[in-house]
Amino acid sequence: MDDATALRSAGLRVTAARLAILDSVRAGSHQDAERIARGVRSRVGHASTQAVYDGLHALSRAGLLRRIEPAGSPARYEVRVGDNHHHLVCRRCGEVADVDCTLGEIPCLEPSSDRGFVIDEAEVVFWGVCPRCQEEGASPDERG
Amino acid sequence: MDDATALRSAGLRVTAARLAILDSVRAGSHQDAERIARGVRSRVGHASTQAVYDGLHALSRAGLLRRIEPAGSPARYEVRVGDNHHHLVCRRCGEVADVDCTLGEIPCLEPSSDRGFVIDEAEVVFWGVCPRCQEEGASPDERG
DNA sequence: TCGTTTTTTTGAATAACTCAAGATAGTTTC
DNA sequence: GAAACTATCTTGAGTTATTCAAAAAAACGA
Repeated sequence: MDDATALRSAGLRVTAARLAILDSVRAGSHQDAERIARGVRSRVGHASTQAVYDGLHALSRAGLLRRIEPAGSPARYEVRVGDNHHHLVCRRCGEVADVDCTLGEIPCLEPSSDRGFVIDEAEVVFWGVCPRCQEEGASPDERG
Repeated sequence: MDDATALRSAGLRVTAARLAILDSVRAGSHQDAERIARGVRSRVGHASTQAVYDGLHALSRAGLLRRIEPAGSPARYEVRVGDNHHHLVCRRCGEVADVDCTLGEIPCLEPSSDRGFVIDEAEVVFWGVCPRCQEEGASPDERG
């Protein structure tokens, strides 16, 4: 299914801005709204920041994009939706990488007690330091 | 160990504001900075917002408080530190509840691939709807 | 092609913090 | 206990990421 069809079947209109958003998000990795806006502009010439925010909301609501918000960084978006994957986040530079879930199908979806909550999602974030920052951290002139 | 001693052994000075912060955080459940500031003021009469932010940072850095930032709500703080517990977050009202980790000691700390990251923490958030919001959602006049 | 409804633009507003400089007050030292 | 040192607090401004609102423009079904 192409993007236009996906938009339509989600009840959304097909606009240049939204196609460009999907395209931009797909081209990068866990980008934030500003970076996506730049990608959109490079594709369609002009788009207001607000249109990008609105589009990102609409597409997330429709399930065409997934929004993640790691502590300390602005919201980021990805096209990989519907599977149960999690994220590695670098404490130093904020870089985000995907990881499949370790534990089978609907894994972490079983807390020891749900305290009466009706749970629909288990979100897992692995915090650490990415390979690049490890190298930089090892060089003397970067040390605090 | 009382709070004053804990502060001192963390290399921090003992001030009325910081004692009040610890006290306030302990008294509530996963409160945000503004709510904590109110608690502090009710205890010591006056404290600037900035002093509360600074105190919360210092205490978190020192390991006396834990900071969590669920997507969509401001940072929240708790005194339960050092154990490996996770959180239930209500999608509707933002309420946060603690849950012990399901899977043993250092549980989810094993992603299927670490992609070269050096991981120090696995954060798990269970998203759902809290008991109170379930009731409200069930009543006709709340329905959308 | 018309009309309806969604989307986009423009411009302002907000929440939640952060930054900076000087005043104040813990703590250590004598 | 007083002085000195430096962490903490106050005050006030600044920032980032995002939301709100109203009018203009563009999709799409009829």
